[in-house]
Amino acid sequence: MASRSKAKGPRKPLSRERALAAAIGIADTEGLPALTMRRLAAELGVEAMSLYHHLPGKEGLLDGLVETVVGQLDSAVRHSGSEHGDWRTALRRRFLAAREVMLRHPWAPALLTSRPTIPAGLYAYYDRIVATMVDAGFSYRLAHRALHAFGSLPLGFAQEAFRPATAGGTLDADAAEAEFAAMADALPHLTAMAVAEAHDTDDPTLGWCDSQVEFEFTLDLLLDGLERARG
Amino acid sequence: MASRSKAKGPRKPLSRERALAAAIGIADTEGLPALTMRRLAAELGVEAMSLYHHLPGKEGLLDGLVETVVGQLDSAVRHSGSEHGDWRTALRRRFLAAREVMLRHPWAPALLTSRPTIPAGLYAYYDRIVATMVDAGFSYRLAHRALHAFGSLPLGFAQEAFRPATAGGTLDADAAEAEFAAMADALPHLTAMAVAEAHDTDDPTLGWCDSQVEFEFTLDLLLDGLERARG
DNA sequence: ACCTGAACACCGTTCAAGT
DNA sequence: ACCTGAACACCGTTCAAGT
Repeated sequence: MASRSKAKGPRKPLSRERALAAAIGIADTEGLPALTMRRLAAELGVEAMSLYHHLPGKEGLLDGLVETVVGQLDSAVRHSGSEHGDWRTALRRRFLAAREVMLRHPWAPALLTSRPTIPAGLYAYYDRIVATMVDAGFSYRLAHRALHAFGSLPLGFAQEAFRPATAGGTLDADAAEAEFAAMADALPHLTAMAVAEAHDTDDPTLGWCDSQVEFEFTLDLLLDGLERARG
Repeated sequence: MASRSKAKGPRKPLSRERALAAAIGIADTEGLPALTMRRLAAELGVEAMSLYHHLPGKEGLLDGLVETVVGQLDSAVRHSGSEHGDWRTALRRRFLAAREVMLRHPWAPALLTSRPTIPAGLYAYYDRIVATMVDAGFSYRLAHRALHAFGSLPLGFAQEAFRPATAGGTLDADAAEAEFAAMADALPHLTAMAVAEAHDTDDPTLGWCDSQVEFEFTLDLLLDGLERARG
């Protein structure tokens, strides 16, 4: 905590790498919407227009972010030793390693799925996944369909189309009771499911999804099915 | 083509319904980024600020869009007769009906996955899915995990983390040849996969994914796995 | 070469004023 | 009650000018 970025005087020269690192820092701590060109420039102690000498505009900045994340995907896989073992454990390790990268960068899934173009490094990443399957006896057709079936799992996250509301702020006990009763009436099966799953916690409406468990369940369900289809 | 919206004179009074219908029209034809408050107002022959009397701002407009789409999800399912048959065919019909809604509104997947809050109607939709499974003998735990495994399939779309580049504009034959050779060198398995899959078309780099086929393959893979897990 | 200030063309939105 | 014009606080970005 010696010298913050607001300090006067000559600073380390701006560069694409410094800009990207600062951008990732902002996205990690404040979320993607907070990442504006002006905000990033201020973080670097510089004027917004200076960024254009190192990055081709906002789109180029976002491209740089996904490029960086894909790079982390690769190195995370290398540290997981995913190249050893059969195809199932190799892919399993790879996808779980990717998941840890996404946990560090909560903004990455939304960014990866919204970008108009695919970063070059991602092709190489998928090429290795196909290699793992083909080496294990998969046909190219089945490997291709497996890629589609995996969806975003190779990138370390699962589509979360339905995440329970968590009801915003904290309700007092009576209000929570009333809301639960109304929900049980309108949504009998969802409430029964929540109750059945919340065996070990006292709040049935909160935190009843363990995304690590769900991620692995989905992954194993797909891997089992592909193993069977592989023949 | 008698009277376009630019016509002068007294117009049908503005309403939330008219605004939402016009907004969906803009999103369908020009994409979600084209949907601005000013653009929507112009489409309705009105000033931007008039919209605020019928919609609580831009966020409220987007909420209205997802609410409308979820309503279409529901009615599409009703027309598909998904309530008959065993749980597998019931869910299969339901998800395929949902897919047709998404094909009509290409912007909907991105919007549904980016909204901060879940529309109320979606809970009822998922409640019926859980009901179908529980009635077929699923435990609540397995039904819960099935929901996660399905991902966005109940909403009628699949995560497309990896869609081949389609290489932008049209290349001449020599350039395409050179690019293909470079790709075969760097990405041997992906190119081999593309070649193997492109048996009936002459362009191996374009249109080799049939999303209907992939959607159904993924769906059946999951349904088969869940059938087995149901016991 | 790298950085800057002022300005432009957009956003969503507030507010006082019209009818 | 419904609609409007002007204005505000933001965006990303262009451009001529500084060093």
